[in-house]
Amino acid sequence: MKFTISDIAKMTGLSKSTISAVLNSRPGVNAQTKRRVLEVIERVNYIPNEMARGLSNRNSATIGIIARDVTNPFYAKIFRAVEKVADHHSYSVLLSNTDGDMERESRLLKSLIGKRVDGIILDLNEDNLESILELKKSKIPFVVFGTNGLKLQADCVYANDTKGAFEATEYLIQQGHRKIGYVSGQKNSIYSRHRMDGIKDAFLKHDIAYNGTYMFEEAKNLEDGYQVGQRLLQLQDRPTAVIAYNDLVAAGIIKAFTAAGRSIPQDLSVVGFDDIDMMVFPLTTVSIPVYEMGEQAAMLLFDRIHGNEDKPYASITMDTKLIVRDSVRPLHLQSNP
Amino acid sequence: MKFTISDIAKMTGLSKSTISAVLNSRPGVNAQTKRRVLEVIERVNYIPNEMARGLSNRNSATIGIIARDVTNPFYAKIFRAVEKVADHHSYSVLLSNTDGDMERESRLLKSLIGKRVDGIILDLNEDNLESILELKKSKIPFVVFGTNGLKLQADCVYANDTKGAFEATEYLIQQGHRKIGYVSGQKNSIYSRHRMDGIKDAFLKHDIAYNGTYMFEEAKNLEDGYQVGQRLLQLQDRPTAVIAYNDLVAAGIIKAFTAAGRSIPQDLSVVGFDDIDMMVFPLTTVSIPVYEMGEQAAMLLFDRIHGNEDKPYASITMDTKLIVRDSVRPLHLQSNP
DNA sequence: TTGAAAGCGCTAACAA
DNA sequence: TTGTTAGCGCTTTCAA
Repeated sequence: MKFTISDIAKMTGLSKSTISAVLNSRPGVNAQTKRRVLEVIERVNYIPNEMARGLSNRNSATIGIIARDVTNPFYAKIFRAVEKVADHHSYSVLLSNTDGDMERESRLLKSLIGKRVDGIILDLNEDNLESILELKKSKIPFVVFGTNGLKLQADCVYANDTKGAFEATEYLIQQGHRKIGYVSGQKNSIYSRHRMDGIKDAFLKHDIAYNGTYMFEEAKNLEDGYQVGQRLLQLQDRPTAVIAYNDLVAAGIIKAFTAAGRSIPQDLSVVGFDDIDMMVFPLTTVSIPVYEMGEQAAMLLFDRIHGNEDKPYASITMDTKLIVRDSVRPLHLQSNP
Repeated sequence: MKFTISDIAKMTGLSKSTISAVLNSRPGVNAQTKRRVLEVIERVNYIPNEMARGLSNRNSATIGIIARDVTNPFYAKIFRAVEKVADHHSYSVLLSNTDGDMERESRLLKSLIGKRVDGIILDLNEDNLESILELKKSKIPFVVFGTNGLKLQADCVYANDTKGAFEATEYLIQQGHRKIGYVSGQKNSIYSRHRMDGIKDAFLKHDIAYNGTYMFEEAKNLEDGYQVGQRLLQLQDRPTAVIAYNDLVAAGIIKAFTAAGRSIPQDLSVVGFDDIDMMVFPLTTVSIPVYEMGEQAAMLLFDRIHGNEDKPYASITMDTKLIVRDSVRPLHLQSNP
């Protein structure tokens, strides 16, 4: 904070450019002088101003990540994955949470652009096209999370949610369930929409009618799930099984049932999404390789940052996996499914 | 990315300083010209370069937070709290995780100083004094998390861990437990040490001998807890109750017991710390007002950033609260404790 | 091998 | 009310 490159120049009797050269370990500096400079730097504890450096270099050595809520282990894991590869490139990362609010999304994005971050990883509302367009205009490399970005002309990585939901639904059907509900996430969540698609696909294939009274909306966290659980408890005609938008929502439902003296899966079968590891309840869930997704996204991003500006856009799909534990009750035994 | 303030100046036929004046809504600009400028800015989608602005202003409009692991809801909540007040001041926040590694702590701190962040909130190893000293020299405002920073001459906010642990231990004793274990966190975690202190205090008061074989170390997350759980299962002389460093560790222990066909609290009583809300198991735990702690830390920090540089250091203690649920088994009924 | 000077995009006196 | 100018702390030609 106190010293500048000029100070170091004066103290060593050299010029700024020489100091700069040793700071950036450029060749062509006498070993002697180099040592001298380094020594002074060390002694006075000089740390170069990255803002000045960035202004000159037109790079900030930081990337931004816009997520919905780090409080959800899903996003926390992504963050850690991104941080790991960022760290590897000596980058810092700015984190912003939107809670799915579009207005915040735009605002935070603008802020990141203002900061001239070198890249952005984002998980936006499906229909926040305006922000994406603004981002494109800014020429800042970015990768879109959890949605197919090809139509946006962008790199993207996402899980095969539709397939995952399809498999989960088929599993429920195999276990004898017909009255199957879905507790969806936020309206503009593309994940949630894809999961709903998968469920409907399975319904179609197995001739099950879609029943709107089994469907719940706008549940993204534990509290929301708890409320849905309470509503489920009130229901006259209750689904026998429910697929929750994510594990947190599932946990909320389970909590509500437990609190009411009911138990899972005796009174309701529940399937989650994400397979977050801090779930102690033996929840059957669709596992998503979230850490790997974060890594992939970050790698894609740094690929763009260093180098190929005009490489064709990549679209990475990760497969999900149904983890069968103990939250689904078999409704009947059947010999030939 | 494309336009600079000079571009806007040219396009409007005005000077840079006038543009700057309207950008910073400084008074003394003709309403007419102001409108004209704003219009052009809007039209070409000009977003000022915050690095240049920061270089000139010697501020970055960003703060940094150094935590152990956002994957732990404890830190995630803190982050959200800090983010909220930062956002309120139009600040962004850089997040770095250390996993408790001192070398990383120093490195990340240096990086934040290099970026000239306007303030830092940190949760470091108890004995990483070197980093704190370096930070002090940098003159960047900071607040220390979870430890008493008065001896460091710094603002700090922390929970009364010792008291919390004391109460938890006394509760166990009241329930008839005598063989009480502690699964501690990382060696350099001041929280963990304080919790141990509280436990020992209770032991002293109630004449219970400290038994090293009931003590476990270096457990910070669910996996660690799981392993401790497995070791507990092997133990010949097992404690009847265990206090876990945090809820994640408690969850791991519970998971291990459940996996082995044992159950909580029948086979082991468990008390956690933090009261993270995504715990569906009815865990008795010491609740910590973590969100409030984050808010307080952030408010302290912004207080320093804007204004009083030489206000006396504040030390904010938050009280914990034992939340009794259903993970402790009463060993006997006693009329007079 | 080192230094001088211009420039990165903005702010802030001071002048006009 | 607006413009001129110097400067923030660094990098980077180009000369020496």
